Amino acid sequence: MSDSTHDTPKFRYNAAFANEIERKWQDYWEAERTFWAPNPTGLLSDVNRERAHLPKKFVLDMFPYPSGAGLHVGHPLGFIGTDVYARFMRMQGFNVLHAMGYDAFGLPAEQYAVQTGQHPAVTTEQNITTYRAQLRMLGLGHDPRRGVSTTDVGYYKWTQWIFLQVFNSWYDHSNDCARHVDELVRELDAGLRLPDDDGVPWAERDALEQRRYVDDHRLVYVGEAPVNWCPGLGTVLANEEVTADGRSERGNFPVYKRPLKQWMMRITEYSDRLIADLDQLDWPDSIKLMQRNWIGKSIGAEVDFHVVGKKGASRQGAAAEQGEPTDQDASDDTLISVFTTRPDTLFGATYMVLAPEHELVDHITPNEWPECRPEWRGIFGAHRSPSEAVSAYRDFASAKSELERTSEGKQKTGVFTGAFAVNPVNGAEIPVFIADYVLTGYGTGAIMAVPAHDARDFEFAREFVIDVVPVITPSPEWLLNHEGAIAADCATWSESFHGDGVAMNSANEGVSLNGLKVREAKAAIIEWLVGENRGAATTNYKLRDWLFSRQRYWGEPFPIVYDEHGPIAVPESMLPVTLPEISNFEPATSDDPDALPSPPLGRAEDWVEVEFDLGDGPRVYRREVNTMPQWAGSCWYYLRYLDPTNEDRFVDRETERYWGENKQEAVGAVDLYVGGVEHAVLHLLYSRFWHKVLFDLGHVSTPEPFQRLFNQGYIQAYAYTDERGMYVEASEVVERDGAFTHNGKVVNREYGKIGKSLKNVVTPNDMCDEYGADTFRMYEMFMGPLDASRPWSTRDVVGVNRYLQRLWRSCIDETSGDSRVVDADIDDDTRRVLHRTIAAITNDISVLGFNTVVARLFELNNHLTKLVEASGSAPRAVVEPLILMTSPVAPHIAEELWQRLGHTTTCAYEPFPVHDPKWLVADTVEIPVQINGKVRGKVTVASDATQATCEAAARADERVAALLVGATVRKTVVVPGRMVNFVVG
RNA sequence: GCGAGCGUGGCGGAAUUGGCAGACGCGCUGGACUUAGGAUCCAGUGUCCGAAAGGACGUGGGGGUUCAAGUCCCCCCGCUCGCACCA
Repeated sequence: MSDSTHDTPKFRYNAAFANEIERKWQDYWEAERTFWAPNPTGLLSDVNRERAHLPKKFVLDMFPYPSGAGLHVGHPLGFIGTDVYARFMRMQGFNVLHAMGYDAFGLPAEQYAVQTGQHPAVTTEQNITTYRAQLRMLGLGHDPRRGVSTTDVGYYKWTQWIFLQVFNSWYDHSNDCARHVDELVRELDAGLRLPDDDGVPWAERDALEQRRYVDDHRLVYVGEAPVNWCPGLGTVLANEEVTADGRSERGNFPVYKRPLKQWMMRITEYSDRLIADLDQLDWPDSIKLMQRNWIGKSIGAEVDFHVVGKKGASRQGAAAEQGEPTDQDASDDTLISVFTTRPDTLFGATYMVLAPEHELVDHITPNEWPECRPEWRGIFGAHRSPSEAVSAYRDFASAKSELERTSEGKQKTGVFTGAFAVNPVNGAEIPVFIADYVLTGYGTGAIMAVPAHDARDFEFAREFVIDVVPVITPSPEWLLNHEGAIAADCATWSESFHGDGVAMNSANEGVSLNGLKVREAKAAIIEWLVGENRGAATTNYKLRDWLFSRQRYWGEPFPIVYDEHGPIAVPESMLPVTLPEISNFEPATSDDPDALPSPPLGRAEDWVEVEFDLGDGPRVYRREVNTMPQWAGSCWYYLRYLDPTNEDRFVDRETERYWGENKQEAVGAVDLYVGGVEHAVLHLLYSRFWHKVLFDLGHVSTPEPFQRLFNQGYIQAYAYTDERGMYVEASEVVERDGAFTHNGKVVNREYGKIGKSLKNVVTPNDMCDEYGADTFRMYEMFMGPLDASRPWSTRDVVGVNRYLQRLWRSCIDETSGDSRVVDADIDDDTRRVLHRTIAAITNDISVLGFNTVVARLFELNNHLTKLVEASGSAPRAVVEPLILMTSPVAPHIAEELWQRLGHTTTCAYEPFPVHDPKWLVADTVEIPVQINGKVRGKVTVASDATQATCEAAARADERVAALLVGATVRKTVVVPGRMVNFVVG
């Protein structure tokens, strides 16, 4: 930008002037507390009290992590979108809560602290200050009192309090909700409830046994399960934080499954409700689908297979030599339980597979090979015994990384255990294999394999030469498409058949599925299995309990201490449990997968050992040294926004009810939640879970946190590489005749994330310096639909800047600074344009269609410009609504113009213009006249003209009439007010 | 592999949900004002044929339904995202 100083009018809207008025209005809003949203009660109710009686809108952005790099132009896209929406809703008469806090615990601050020795609290504070300054510059209408940070002691005290709520709860299946454990104990004591662990009667248990029972039922518990151990980060991670190829989402370090004692949250208790309640949310279908897939509910059956008694006369001798127990008889009773979603194909099960780590593998493996096909002994040549083959295979499988395991062309591997099991429906003795295509963690870790109707089983069966028996008749089309395939003979099949079909080969003395469709066959076989006590209908979920502990310093400490028997909650009155000061924040990281986690808090010995009186006199306890994951603080921040200063409760009940209150069909507290898709299954699932626990316990009044979710797209930018492939500074690249050059040399254009590494960073500060915040805001809104990703293009920004300049010039004399607005009449045409614009904008803002909002503003302004050119002045009846409609997008210039037009208060609460429907319809409309669907003329008719009138007018058109001469009109289609079409033949 | 979504001028993108494709903006071309223009203002700008009037073509490709298709249906191609042996 280069308005040379000597001839630029003093009151031209240029960058310097924009910056001046922007600062002025930001100061005004702060001083006047313009965006302080009143609560119904409490400390935040005194200012703007009159608005507390209005209906509410709760508008929310996803909590940013304040990184040291500050904001680039991609970050504030959603923030500006919510600000436009929030400002619009204020003008529509709502009490709008819009605030911005910080998700400030987490790895980057800690890693920076490790490198520099500076306390993470210090860098976090600096980063937040930077963020606040950058956001203030954008003119976002946040209520500053509510800008909490998860690292504030006054905040994480309540994170710990919520943890205790979860800790002190159990899931009551008979009422399908969480309840306080005291109620569980009371019911057990009173005999109203029996222990569900088939143990001794409750009354006969001692205090320690009772405590263990309760601990086992809490919604938070210490579990020892295979967890994702990431030695590179020195911490364990939740499933959601591990990528498909077995690496950490942060840092991309390898992750190993290791059995470790860790805190777990029973999110799985909520699986069904988390799925069911999605139906009532106004979320993108793609996100709902991702959540459903992640929870992964499958309905099927569990079926028990008896293992055939081990064979081989020399077996006992061999076992005795190795000092193993000889349990031949016991093996007769061994049951392998499998989960299947296709119990209707049970007659086609020709082998079984256990996961290599399955606990029964050693138990069922005999010492000598039975008679079997040589291929079954696996991929390592002939082993002398099954147990040799099994252990060799286990070594092979566990040496493979997650990536290798899934990417090796899906070549199936495995070995025969030497054991056989009996198919309960037909008595067939089928071989039992181990193979790594069966996962330990899902279902029972064992499957019945039906190669005819499952792709994986089919591949395995072909590999190992196992029988393939069809039990569903393929459709004729399928057989046709699989040349040579015959329904009854799978030997000719090239792949398994998964389609719908009727059952075949599926009958025994007690049940016949033959001729039944899949659904009916499932029901019939389950009924039979239940009757025979060989199985039952069950449901399985992919979702696992949430691994909740991390071996980090910069997180919330657990409000937990240990005595010699286990964990005990720190009483509420002793919250918060504050982080101790330590000097070395580093967890022990390592390349060694067998290294053990070692949390940094363990080194704060003075802190770890603590003396309390928990009712039985002062005793020494040891504190929990793990910290909570970053997700903990972000699970509930929207609730703290409601009542950030409350020291007695995490949120006041009445305040929560006011801001959470919703129309009958709505179930979520937040009216609009805008953020990126990357949180589809992490934050959004955890947050829904906590909210539901709080709902069950009566602490919040809605079953869901977020009613309407909107995913904003990402802004990326072009990047350029030179002939060496090195990135060059993108801002220095110029385009000439379709080629891109940097210092005269041609460079190659790429497209990617904005960041230092691609040298393509553009910051909001750059844009504000060059054009002003209003231009920047408006450009971000104009560049495309909010949910679409698109490339940043600084070159295009000038377009919206011109709009603001023209608007300014229409209203203000550039040399004198005086208003050019007059109270003149406006013509009907102008009035129509105005009201059409009002109607379109009102609709588009509510559906977050901000790009078309800006386009409509441009149109009205273009019309206004013509009026001003013609008359030398701007009619107030157009200018004022235009300013008001501009104000949500470009609030500073709107305030300035509003003031210069003679108003004395902010326009933030002026009623948004309302359209008059009568001006939406013109007296006349021009409609196209088509002949055979091609436009051949246009006629103007009264907008309420009848079919007959339209047709008559069309026929009267000279050109149309000429074309119709001599033609036979076979049909005439008239859509009144829209078009006329003559079909001639 | 499975699932979801998307393909519209040189570019970003609009199109009452079946009714004039390309709103609005960038860029480009021409002009005005200027010592100057990378400022501002005005006009033009889908492609092809044509001096023009006008015509033909046109929403990834092919087919279909319809008086009428960017929009609905079928097949194919390309891109993006999610899941990834989940039984």
